[in-house]
Amino acid sequence: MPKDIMRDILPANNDRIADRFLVRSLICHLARGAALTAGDCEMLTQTALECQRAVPAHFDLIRVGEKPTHVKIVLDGWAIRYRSLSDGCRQILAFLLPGDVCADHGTVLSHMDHSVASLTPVRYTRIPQVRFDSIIATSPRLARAFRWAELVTVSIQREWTLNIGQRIGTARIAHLLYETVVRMRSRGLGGPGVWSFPPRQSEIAEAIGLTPVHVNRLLQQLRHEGLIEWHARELRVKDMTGLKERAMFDPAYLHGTGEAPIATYPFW
Amino acid sequence: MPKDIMRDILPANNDRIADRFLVRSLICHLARGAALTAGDCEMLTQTALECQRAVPAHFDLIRVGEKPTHVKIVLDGWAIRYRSLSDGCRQILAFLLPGDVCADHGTVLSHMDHSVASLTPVRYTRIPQVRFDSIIATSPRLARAFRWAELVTVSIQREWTLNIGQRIGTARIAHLLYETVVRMRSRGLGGPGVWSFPPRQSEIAEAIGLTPVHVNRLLQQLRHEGLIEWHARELRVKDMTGLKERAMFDPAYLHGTGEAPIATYPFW
DNA sequence: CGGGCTTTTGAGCCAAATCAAAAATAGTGG
DNA sequence: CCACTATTTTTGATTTGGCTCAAAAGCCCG
Repeated sequence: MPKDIMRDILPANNDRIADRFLVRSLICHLARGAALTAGDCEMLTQTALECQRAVPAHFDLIRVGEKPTHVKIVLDGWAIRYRSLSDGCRQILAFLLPGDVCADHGTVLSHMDHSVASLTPVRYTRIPQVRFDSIIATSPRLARAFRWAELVTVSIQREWTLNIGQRIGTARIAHLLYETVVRMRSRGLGGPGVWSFPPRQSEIAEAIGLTPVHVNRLLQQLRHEGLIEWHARELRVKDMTGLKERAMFDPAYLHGTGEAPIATYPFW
Repeated sequence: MPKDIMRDILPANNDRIADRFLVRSLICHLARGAALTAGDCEMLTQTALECQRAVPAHFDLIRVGEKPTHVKIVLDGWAIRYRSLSDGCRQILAFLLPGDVCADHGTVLSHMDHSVASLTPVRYTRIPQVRFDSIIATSPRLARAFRWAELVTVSIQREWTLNIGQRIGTARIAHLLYETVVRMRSRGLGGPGVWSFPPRQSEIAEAIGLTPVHVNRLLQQLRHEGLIEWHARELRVKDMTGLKERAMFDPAYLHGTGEAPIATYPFW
């Protein structure tokens, strides 16, 4: 949304600013993993914008079984990582926000073991593996930042296993909401108190291993407790502390993503 | 067990053979990820044996929060990766078999986001990070193999999320058993049809997000269906195909670990 | 303003949890 | 090698969180 506004209110020759806005979440996210230089950001921004793509909502960016050839990174919009059972049941394994790397298996694995689909219209960058490798080889800081991002992703995956395996319904939903909000905040998205939240209740259900009907009732509980409000794809957290407690949330697993957003971004 | 037998029946100066036996599962596992040379195996074996350690059962090898300084690899015995909730509930995130790398966060993360504990008495190797880095730098094949092993571990973590989130009780247990048996087979451990299986029912429960009592009843179901037998820490799979179907098991996510064991190991 | 989603509500049911105790096993020390 | 504990497994009875099925109410958008 912000970038569209900028595109509209700025004269055409200021597209460069809108472009930079598009990679903001990515830089913002990576900057937590390593101290990037101006040159690092420049190189990455350049490549990301050059390799830009766009897809509508509910479109597969990566399909299970296919050979990985590009590193794909969400720039704008939401996507999901998922895997399905032979009986059709789908588990959403992660919500991918702007700045999230879809997959970087490199050339080590011969096929993808999961799929990635857009939840909203998505703009992403699709960097050829060799080009990505050369960026990594050029900048040890970017290498470290991407490695950090990958390790955080895996840590989150483990937390989801814990979430689904051990937390009861309300805590499970609360945890998903709180984690997502924290991740958005750390990238300078939305807030304070209000965030765009495109998933349907049925998608929440697929993410936490419950049925849509039950998710609906649990959300009502959280609403009646005065913790959240949620209308028109917009999540309003009325009591961050309460939600955090309800979720039994411990930010350590996010490795720094949990803290407040970096106030001044490296290069604007 | 085999290695102890070997230690007993072989003259003392044949320790070298027993030692090699100790790293067999590791080499066997890594060899699936890349074509290792004799030199690779030699270097890794050397280092692994040199940095060898042993701990009794129920001992923490890695504790959440501590700074990672070594790459630890299970050589013999079983361990678990786990994370706990503030209310004390523990989720077992993985069963670590001989050949499994406990964690290789390198120096990118400042603290561990999970713990690893032995389930049985465990022999492991504890390679200092710098030494590990130099091995990786020396052999691109070992680098690739370790990277492969890491990606498979992550893929398994995702499958566990799917397992707990979407499969019903019996399928959930069946999947855990089948996956574990396949992983053991691929490392030349146990079989055919019988495997050492040290976890208690309560630990199975902690791994799949059910209560011990319910796990007990589900196991009885699988037994009465003639799929498995399980006595005295020994799992006997009576109907591999049946168990696989019950589990809705698709080996793709194991990236080759699912196939039969490599018949002739690289260097014995 | 009518037709597809999505959310909400209701009623009945079932898988899994809880609580509690007995039976079986595995250790441990004498 | 056996008695004595402690742990683990098993069984039973009861409760409950979450599922299923089904339909109504809102929404969104052309």
